[in-house]
Amino acid sequence: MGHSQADKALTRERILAEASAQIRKEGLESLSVGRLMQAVGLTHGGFYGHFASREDLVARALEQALSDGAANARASAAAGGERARGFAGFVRSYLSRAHRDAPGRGCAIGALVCDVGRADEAARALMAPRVERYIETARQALGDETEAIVAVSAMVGALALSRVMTDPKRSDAILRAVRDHVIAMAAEAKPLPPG
Amino acid sequence: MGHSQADKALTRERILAEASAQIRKEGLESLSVGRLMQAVGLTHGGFYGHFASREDLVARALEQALSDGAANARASAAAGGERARGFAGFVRSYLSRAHRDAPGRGCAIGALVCDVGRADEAARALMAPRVERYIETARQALGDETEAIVAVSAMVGALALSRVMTDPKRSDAILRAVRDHVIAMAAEAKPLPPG
DNA sequence: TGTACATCAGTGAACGCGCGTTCACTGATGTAC
DNA sequence: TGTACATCAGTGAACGCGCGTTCACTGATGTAC
Repeated sequence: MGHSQADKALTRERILAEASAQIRKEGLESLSVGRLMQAVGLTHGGFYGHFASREDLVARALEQALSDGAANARASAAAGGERARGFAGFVRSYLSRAHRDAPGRGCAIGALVCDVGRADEAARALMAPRVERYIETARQALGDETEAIVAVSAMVGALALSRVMTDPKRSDAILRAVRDHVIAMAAEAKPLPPG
Repeated sequence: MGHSQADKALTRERILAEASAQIRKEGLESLSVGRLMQAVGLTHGGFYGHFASREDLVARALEQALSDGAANARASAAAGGERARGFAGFVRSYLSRAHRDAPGRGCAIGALVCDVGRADEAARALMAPRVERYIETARQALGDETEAIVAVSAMVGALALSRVMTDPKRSDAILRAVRDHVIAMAAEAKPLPPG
């Protein structure tokens, strides 16, 4: 392994990518410095060359998870056939079984709303603007902020609830119900939204 | 303090009540045997006279939190003026600032969906039937299961998201938008829902 | 009613363990000559 | 081009700490006589 600044930055990225996945899979509290470094193939001592503390790591990992989730959403909505594009495509991929079953690669808001809701203001200040952007995206498709808030709340709630249900059919039913409802809201929306 | 079986049962209830509040405020992972017993005014050693292990405690505390939350919801909907009663009253109290600001006394589903969603099947099996009952309550008011699922998802999502927002106005806006939307859904519902 | 004893809820010292963090080190790389 | 040295990303032993758990104990209560 090299010793250039570029190499170090790459290692930091690998650590953050793993941490970002781990917090979405296991929650903010479960993140452990030792296990994280081991998962990346390094020893725990090197950690402090990259981060000031575990607390610092958690904040950076949350940022990363929020970006990853948003990037994945954009990628999913852009890829696939015609019907997968646009807002309806985004809703379909957000409320898919694939997304439900792979929280480590999915939306950080859906995976961590509860964790962040009880975290300190610093953590909440990282997620809040992402929620706002998400609402704004929905508002552009639905033409109305109130409807956008309802759609975002329902989507985040449905994803989280679908991960709780032990009966796969009921889990699917939750995803399907909200998916169809939000897509219908979009179909009924006025073509040119204000502001 | 006494030494009768009734006294012991009372102590167990006090421990569970505190644990139930703590997990809703701080999450399942943050529950600590030592801190819990201290909060109840006992020493940690006595804990194992009441529970087999921390794991057992977490399961019992989750049950308790789910019951507490449901009982509180029923009490809130039953109390207050006429306008606070019925499904609309329930929605109003669920999406109130008071509920948002007191997670330790509030709905365990809203506080812990994410935590339970990534927990083992045993924990998910405790919450899932509560979600079903919640959907059934909404179905009786809305006359349609799909709409009920959308309403429940939106309410759970809105409560969790409102706790993330750092701007109080935006937090309030989320509660208000979903509250008005769900109450409107109920007002438009057919009077006599099918079986 | 009063005394002696058994019960057992709760105490607190002790345990092994994994955690976050520190630090003297190593050895591969980039640089100077 | 080849050698000597400085750099510094990553190593791994060591730390103090709080965790979950165990267990010999204590002392207030309920029971037997």
